[in-house]
Amino acid sequence: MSADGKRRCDLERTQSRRNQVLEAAECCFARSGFHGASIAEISKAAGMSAGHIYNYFESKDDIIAAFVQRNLERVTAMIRDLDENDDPLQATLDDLEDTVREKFDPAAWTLLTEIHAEASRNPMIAQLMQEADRQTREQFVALLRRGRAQRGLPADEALLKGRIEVISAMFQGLHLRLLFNPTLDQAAVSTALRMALTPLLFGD
Amino acid sequence: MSADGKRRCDLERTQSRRNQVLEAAECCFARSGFHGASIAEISKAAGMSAGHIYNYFESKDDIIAAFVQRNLERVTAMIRDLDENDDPLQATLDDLEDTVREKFDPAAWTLLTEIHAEASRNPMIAQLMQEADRQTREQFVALLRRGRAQRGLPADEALLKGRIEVISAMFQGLHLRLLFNPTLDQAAVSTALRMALTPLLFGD
Amino acid sequence: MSADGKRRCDLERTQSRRNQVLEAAECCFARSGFHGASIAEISKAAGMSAGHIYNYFESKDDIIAAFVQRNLERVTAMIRDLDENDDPLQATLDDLEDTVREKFDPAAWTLLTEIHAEASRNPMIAQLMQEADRQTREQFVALLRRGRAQRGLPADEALLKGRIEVISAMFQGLHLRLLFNPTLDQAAVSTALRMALTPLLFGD
Amino acid sequence: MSADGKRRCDLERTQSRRNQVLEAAECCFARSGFHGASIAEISKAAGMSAGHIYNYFESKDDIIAAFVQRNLERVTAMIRDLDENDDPLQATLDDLEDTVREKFDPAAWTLLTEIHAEASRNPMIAQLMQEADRQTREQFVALLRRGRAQRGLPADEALLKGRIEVISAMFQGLHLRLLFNPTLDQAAVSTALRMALTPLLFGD
DNA sequence: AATGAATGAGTTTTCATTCAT
DNA sequence: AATGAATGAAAACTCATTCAT
Repeated sequence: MSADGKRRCDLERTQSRRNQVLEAAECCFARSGFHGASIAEISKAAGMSAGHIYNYFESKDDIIAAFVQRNLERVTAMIRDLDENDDPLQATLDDLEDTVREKFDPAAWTLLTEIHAEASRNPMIAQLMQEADRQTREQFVALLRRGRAQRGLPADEALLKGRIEVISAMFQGLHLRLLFNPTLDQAAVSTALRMALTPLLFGD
Repeated sequence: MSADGKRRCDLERTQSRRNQVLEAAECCFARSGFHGASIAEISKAAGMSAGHIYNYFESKDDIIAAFVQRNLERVTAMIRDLDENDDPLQATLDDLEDTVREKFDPAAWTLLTEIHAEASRNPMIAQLMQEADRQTREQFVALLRRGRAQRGLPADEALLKGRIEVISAMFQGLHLRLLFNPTLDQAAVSTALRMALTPLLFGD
Repeated sequence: MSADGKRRCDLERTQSRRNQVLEAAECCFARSGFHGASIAEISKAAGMSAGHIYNYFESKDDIIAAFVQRNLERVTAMIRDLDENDDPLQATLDDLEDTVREKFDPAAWTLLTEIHAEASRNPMIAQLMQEADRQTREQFVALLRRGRAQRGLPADEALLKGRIEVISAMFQGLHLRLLFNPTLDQAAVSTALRMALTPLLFGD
Repeated sequence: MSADGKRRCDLERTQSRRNQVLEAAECCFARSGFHGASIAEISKAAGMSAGHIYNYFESKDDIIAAFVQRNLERVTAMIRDLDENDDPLQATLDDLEDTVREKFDPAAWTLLTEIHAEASRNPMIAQLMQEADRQTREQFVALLRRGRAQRGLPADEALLKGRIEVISAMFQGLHLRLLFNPTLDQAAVSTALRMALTPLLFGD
């Protein structure tokens, strides 16, 4: 039991140390990008020696992978929240202003571009993201199916999948719009988004 | 005339050399990213010594900037094409399948993520892109206004700007969807896109 | 105490490492000049990898500056010694043969020309040297004033300053003479130097 | 004769081209030092292509050697001027203020330090300078002997040589003083110099 | 567990020199 | 005679990673 407790304690400690590094890495990555940030920089931010980091991560790529993994979990959480509503379709429209407001927070997207770029050339990262996205899509399909069933609307697979992709594209594309157009008007975007979303959610 | 011819020839030669480098850089950048690709790698691909590249570009950042600039021009061209139609709004819908097909070409988007990541942390690149985007938006506003005027639809600035942002987000977000979901179905996406576009283009 | 001991030890170690580099740099600099000597050359002479040097110095310029600084301190020491005599003026004349003998040691001057050249175009080095020289001149003025006061000789500022400059010029110029004339005769030079020094030290 | 004229013309042309390069090199060398100045920089200043310079000089070191040679000739000229006076010793003292004023011109000494540094490590340059200095010393010895003979003063070889060295050291050292002390006062220096020179020129 | 000294391969960049034109 | 495109060997500097302590 003591050995067991020790082992559990060790695991927890290791997890907490890994998190300590990943949290420190966040600001370094935001500032300099995955490849611009050095282990020395990260280790200083984490309050830990550079050498010691290698007790918790195999390599820098390993840190990046863990970091990406961790951020994917945040995205997945969003859908889960929506799914807890009685009328998820209506909730999506009702929450729109809030959702858009959150998207406008730079902290939310500065690192996304970095992650996407990494996925474009690092197959391991791509796989990670694709798997997470697959799960999210499944949840989204279920949510959409339930919402449309409530209203007696058709909900065949191909139809749902196409709409989900376009809805996702709109929201993920919003981050890019902020990058391209810093003068972006939140209210005007929300209005237009609602116009585009409505037929996708409720249309035949 | 001979001196003039010489000078023009020199300028052309310089331009062609720059293009030679930029084209060679494309595959290196796609493979390793802007910062993962080394000058040595690029120079080898361009069939030119590393040192010689510096006769045509001030620095690696200069190469990246030129590369980004060059790619932006491709984007701008798309709107120009649309604008040549008599009924641009209808043309947008009619061309949709083609537009989507083009977006599905990996060559079109593998480097976009890299460019976005660069813009996220390199202010010079960000400025380049924002300026290009501003011009494109202006053209797009004009196009939309003309199309809506033909139909007697309201066309005030704020309304147009919001819709343009969402339309752009949808199309730019499509690239990300391909990254996240390689099983993406082109036909289903086109159908859903049309549904979302219709109210944005023709709605009050 | 242990932490304290550790820290002191670290500082000492760092100092000793820096000295190790500077001493190794000396022969490289003498052989190839500041800019002809490469970090690789220096690092090999110091028995240390090239990269590691950058843990102790910010840049090559930093090494040069530290090196110059270190050599300036040797110069300053000379005046301090003279100042410890009861009759500094007479001591200057009495020590003349020894002083000249020291100047004839090539180790003393091969690097001076390099330092002077560096000061001519590197403002940071120039400032370093001018500040050191200012201090030395002040000490020298004080010494001269004291010596002349003992003898009831006039000691106004302008008079002292002019003479100090000429005395300094003679001694510093001696290094150049060695460079120009390797057949230079030590005894003859000492005799002539005494002739020139006498009125400067004791004349009205 | 025509061939002869051609050859002479070619030689003159070559000489003039070499001078063109050396004159252009002067400001480059002053700005960046011998090793900091690039052939490209020099060729641009000379209004000549980099490649073409190699038709007139074997290498960069060859340019430096030619440049040093050329500058040495300027120094030698000074003594020649003094030698033309009836009473060269008195003339030396009379001209003192002018001589000092000339020395204070930065254009006169910024490159001297560079030349000295080069001589310290480049044996070919050292030899060049030593030979020039030997000639100058001989002229100076002759001048001094003549002046002292006029006055019935002793003029044995060893005595003269020692004094000449100290006189040279004073004047050459003056350049260094300017480098070390930008606040140097011209009048005070002239006065002190005269005091030191007098016994060296006229003393037994 | 934790450090940080140390390495060596790799980076961008510069430049003297050559040579086809 | 003259150009300047082209090269290749260096330069200074960075950094992921290892290892003795």
